[in-house]
Amino acid sequence: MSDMRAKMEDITNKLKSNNIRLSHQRLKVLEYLDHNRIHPTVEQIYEGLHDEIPTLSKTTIYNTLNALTESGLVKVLTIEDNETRYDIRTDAHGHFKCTACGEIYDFEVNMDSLEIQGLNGFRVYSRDMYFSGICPKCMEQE
Amino acid sequence: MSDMRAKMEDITNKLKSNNIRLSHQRLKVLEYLDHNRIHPTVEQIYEGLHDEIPTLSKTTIYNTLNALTESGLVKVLTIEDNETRYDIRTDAHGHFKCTACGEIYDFEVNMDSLEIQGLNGFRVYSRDMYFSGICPKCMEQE
DNA sequence: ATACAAACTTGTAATGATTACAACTTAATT
DNA sequence: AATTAAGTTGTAATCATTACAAGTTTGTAT
Repeated sequence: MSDMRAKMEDITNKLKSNNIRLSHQRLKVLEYLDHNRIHPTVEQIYEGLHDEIPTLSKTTIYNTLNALTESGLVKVLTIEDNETRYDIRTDAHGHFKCTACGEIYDFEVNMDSLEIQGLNGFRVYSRDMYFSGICPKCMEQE
Repeated sequence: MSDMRAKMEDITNKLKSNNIRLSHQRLKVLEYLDHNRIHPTVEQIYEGLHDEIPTLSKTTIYNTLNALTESGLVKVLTIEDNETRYDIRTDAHGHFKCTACGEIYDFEVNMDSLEIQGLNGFRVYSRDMYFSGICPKCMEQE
């Protein structure tokens, strides 16, 4: 179990500094992201919360995710076009997508170990790594 | 100037093995990608070729790019949602997008230098790296 | 507590990229 | 030259996302 008190404090602080209110709907979206670490799409979030909040609108989910992204509380994953995904993990890590089952796995990366050339004089703010292939589970089933 | 003869031979071979014909339109799309190394969108390709081939349809460009992607002759870049881009460079390299001017730069990467954890037992087929920040040109103008 | 203003939610409509489809055209093969 | 598979094109359909406007909630100042 994670330390919810510290987490909530962090959340409210980040939101306050961006003049964003933590409404009931937004709290539920954050809760969904925290409990379902599957890098969900808007559709998945919508389906997941629909039973609990039948009036919840997709527009609100989009609005919420955009607000949370601007506040730095969630990260956008653009692994493939046509399926924007959202990640509540905001520290540096990589993503692997299995082309067989579609699942997205996290992996740990030492970004500083990477040997690169051609970015002298560039100011780098974000570094994203997307791998793809076959996950162990799907390799077994072949 | 690149060795066009060898390149064309490589192209026709790859297409033949996939039962894909190298039509006039497809040749022009390839030529555009070769001469305009800007990781263009479909819209940019369409605009760029419209004067020369007024009858060219966007559907053909989509069809062509999908066929070339399946044959491995071009790579799809999904840096941000809502702007699929195409790259004629198919060797391993990274992409940097300047958030100020929007330009996408290539950079060289030694993929094997990367220290990662959590992918034991995974079969990795592709490794994409997307960086973003400010390019030197835009830093000057501040 | 009350009132006000700013922020939020929601449903519907608009947008924009991509794909589906069907009729017609082109190209490779016998 | 005939046949057949593949390609092209314009239009319509699809789907994710955003725009918008009306009503609702929340925080703050009085």
